Amino acid sequence: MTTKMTAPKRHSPGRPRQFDMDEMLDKAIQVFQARGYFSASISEIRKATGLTEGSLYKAFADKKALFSAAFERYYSKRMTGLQGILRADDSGRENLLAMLRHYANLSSGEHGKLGCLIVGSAAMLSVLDDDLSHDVKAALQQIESTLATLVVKGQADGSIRSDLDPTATAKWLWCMLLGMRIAGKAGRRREEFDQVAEQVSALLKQP
Amino acid sequence: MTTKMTAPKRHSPGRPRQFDMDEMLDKAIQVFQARGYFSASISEIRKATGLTEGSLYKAFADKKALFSAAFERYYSKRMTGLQGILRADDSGRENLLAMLRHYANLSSGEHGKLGCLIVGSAAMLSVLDDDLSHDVKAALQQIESTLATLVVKGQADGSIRSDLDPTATAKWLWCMLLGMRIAGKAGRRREEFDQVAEQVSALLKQP
DNA sequence: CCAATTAGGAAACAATCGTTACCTATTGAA
DNA sequence: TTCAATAGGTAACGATTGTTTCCTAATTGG
Repeated sequence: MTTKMTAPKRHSPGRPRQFDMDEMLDKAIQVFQARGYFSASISEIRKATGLTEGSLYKAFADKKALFSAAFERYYSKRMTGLQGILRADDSGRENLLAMLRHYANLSSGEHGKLGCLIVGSAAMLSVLDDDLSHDVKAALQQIESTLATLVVKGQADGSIRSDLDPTATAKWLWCMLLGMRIAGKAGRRREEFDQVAEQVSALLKQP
Repeated sequence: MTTKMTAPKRHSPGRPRQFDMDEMLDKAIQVFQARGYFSASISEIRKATGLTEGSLYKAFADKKALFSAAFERYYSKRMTGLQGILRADDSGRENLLAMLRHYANLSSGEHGKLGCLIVGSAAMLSVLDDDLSHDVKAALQQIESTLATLVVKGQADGSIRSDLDPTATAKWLWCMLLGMRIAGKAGRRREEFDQVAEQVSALLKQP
């Protein structure tokens, strides 16, 4: 293991960056969420972040690299948020219900209208280049895998019906979550999605 | 009732249109499906349809009017296709299964990669103007209403579990269908979605 | 102090955007 | 045949696109 000195906060040579990268990426994420990769313009990102084109292109090689960084941060934040609500000592069905409620929260109200960067990017998969396409597909796959893990866990601990094929079950739950994020763009109330979460959870319950 | 003479095929004054409007709209639909309203350019539509800007702007006031016509045709075709598979003498659950299979077909393979114009437009709802936004929301609502009708029918004829709240059931089915169209953009196999259709139908069955 | 290095910002780049002006071509009516 | 009306096509419009150039500002290492 190498010695890592993070305390004194050494600078690289040259003028230090004068903006916070994460704050700036969060602003860029909002633009990409609303308009998608292609129709989000650098000009809009400049207005949203307060940075000029010069600074943006010093920090990123091109628009694709900027989007890639924004996407990675969005994905990372979402995955962290998800792991935060999945308590290991809860049953599989309780975990699943928590995840459904989490998506109900994300999809409703003003936050829901903003939309999901992953789902929005998935809608453009047929015209994204191979690199971005790969990242988007990987993110989608991760969500499906998470659901599959929870279904298997629930069947193992007896909280989820054992007669269901776990792969197919995870697949339709996955589609439903993706669809909730689309439905949320139309501006739905929280209660509508909460009812969805409760009923779906009840359907999976071991009778 | 006014006398309507459609047989002799009267022309309006002036040079008649030299392209088939429906064929041209179908080409435009494909461009809008792949790229969405904003990033689909008139230049791409020109290449796809073979028409020049002059002809396009003779037929439509602007890009918005062109998209509006394309969207209306897409929506109309989808609704017609849907009504064609919903046989009135089948049970509610059989109707629902047919609808799920229909979406499985639409979402899989190369057709699935093209994507759904309604779902793709829904992903841009936060930046569409009020007119287009209204049309997209109406189309989404119609799908949800169709599902709600089938659930109520199924509960009335005893083919669907009577203990389920029909509104909530229709809602999660709706989300799942929207999500299938997103998932389909990643290029999924037909069998994956067919399993989804079968299992969801089985879950709703009156025990 | 002086290089070396990197960030910030303004202005300009060619390319493309949606749209229009203007011309020719084709029809119905007189 | 001639007029009015509409479609098709070309070329251009100003605006905006993503990107680059060039200059200044701020920092580290000597």
